[in-house]
Parts: sequence; C-alpha cells; structure tokens
Amino acid sequence: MSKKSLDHFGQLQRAVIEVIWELGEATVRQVWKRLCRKRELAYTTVLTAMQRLEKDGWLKHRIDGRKHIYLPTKTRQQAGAGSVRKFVQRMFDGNALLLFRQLVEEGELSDEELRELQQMINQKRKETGK
Amino acid sequence: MSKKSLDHFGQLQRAVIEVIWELGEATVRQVWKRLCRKRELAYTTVLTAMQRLEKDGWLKHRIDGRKHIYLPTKTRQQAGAGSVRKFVQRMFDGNALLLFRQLVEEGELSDEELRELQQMINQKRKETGK
DNA sequence: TGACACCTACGTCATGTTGTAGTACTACAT
DNA sequence: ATGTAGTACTACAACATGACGTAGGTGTCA
Repeated sequence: MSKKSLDHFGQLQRAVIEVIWELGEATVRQVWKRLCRKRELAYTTVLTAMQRLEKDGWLKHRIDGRKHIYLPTKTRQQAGAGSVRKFVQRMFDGNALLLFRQLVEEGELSDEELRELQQMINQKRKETGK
Repeated sequence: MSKKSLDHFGQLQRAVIEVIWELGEATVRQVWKRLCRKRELAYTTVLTAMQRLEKDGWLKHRIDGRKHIYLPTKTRQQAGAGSVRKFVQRMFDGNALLLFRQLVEEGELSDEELRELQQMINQKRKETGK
C-alpha cells in the first residue's frame, strides 16, 4: 500500500491531509476553501492532490448525492507512528534505541524535557511491567 | 546547504555515501567496485551520483594527480543528527518530546530497552545537571 | 427554459529528482 | 601508439508534484 511516509509528501498534499484530519472528513471544496485562506489556488489543483492521495491509499471517499466526501484511511496518530517506524527503519536499521541515543546525547533536550521523558518511561514500565 | 536529509536520498546515492563513510574517503572507482559486488553498474553511473552528491554539499573532493578523492562533508553522526532534527521539525513541529511519546507509547520498545533508555537519561542528567 | 453554480473526470504542462549510461576528451604507462 | 584509467558533459526515461484548463453532468432559481 502506501510506500511513502508522511514526511515525504509535497507541501500541498501534506496540507491537504492535515486539513482532512482536522475536519474529520471533507469535500474538495471544503479543503480548497481552507487552503485558499493562505494562498490562492485553483479548485482543480486541490482536487488533483486529493485524487492522488486517494490513489496512494491515504484517503478514501464515499459518495453522498453528487458530493464526494473524503476521509482519511489512517488517523494522524497512525500515520505519525508509521512514519516514525519507517524513519527508524531507514536511518537506524530499525533500532529505535539508537534514535533515542541520538536525541538524548545530541543535546536536543532540556533538563526539563529529560525529566518529563523519564516520567513517561516510568509510567509505561508500570503499565507493561506487571 | 543541504536542504534534503539523508533519508530522502534514493538507493544509489544513499549507498554511495554509506560506502564513503565506511572508507573515510574514496575515489569513484573504489566506490564503483564496492557497489558492483551487489549488482552491475556502470562506472559513470556512480560518477554521476557522486557528482550530484557533491553539488548538494554532501561530498567534497580533493585532487591527487588525476584522481579525484571524495570525502564526506559531514560525519555519519552529524548527518544522522541532522536528519533526526529535520524529521522532528517536519513531523512534530520541532518538539522532540512528541516523538519520544510516540515511540514510548506506541510500544516500539521492550522492557529491556526501556530500562536502558532510562539509564541513558540518568547519565545525561548527571552530566548536564550540575 | 436558461443561466449559473457546483461537481467530478481527464488531460496537460512544467519542473525537479533519480537512476542509468553513452560519448568525448585527457593523461599516463608500457 | 595503444590500452587503461580518469573526468566532464549530455541525454533520457521514469516518477512525483504542483498547477490548471476544459468538458460534461446535475440541480436550482429567476
């Protein structure tokens, strides 16, 4: 199915799917109007983007009267998770720990964040540990 | 500067830079021979790939006689770090903590790994904390 | 009944990236 | 002088993406 992960999309397609996640479901016109707030854009441009997203398995649509109503096939969570997984695969050979090491050691995190992270882990270990 | 991050390269270019990291520095022929172990490939194909990598700022070369000896401009570490940073930017709006949450919560890590991670963090906090 | 608005389908064009490689030219060693 | 090794330049196909135009269908309202 979808080979590409989220972070490989172009600007437009990315923007489109973000809008759809935001709205839950949407017609082309809705998405188009939303995107037009930022910049002018032909209706058909958005249509094309959405049709391509559908072809790639990111959207599906149901028909309601004349309207095509598009829905995401994955939640943002799922898409995010998938992207992370693929990223870890590509960059760290699937070993997530290496990614953590990168982040922790490369000083990307403040002390505050480290503390939060630790809490997060404790939480998780408590959940799964028993 | 290099806009693209490591995980956006195609197979060939990726393979090329991996070889160069492995060898430290290399001529086109060296890389070519290395890659030919896996599959047949024209010399010029590899040459082109390397020239493009240079154009994009990933490699530079010095000249030794007739030979062009290519070196990476970044260590693998640096490139990795850059990619992670860009990934976090694109996917989590720059907030690395969200990426952690994704990984921790999405159950990508075993108990064992969680423990290791915790140790890693403690280490880091000790270092920077005082 | 028209004009109009709205809807999708299809085709097109330009641009950029990647993989792939041929051809041409240069230089060295035997 | 011939083969080997080198690079430079060019080309091309495939694909992704952004961006639209046009065509054709349908429903609404004056």
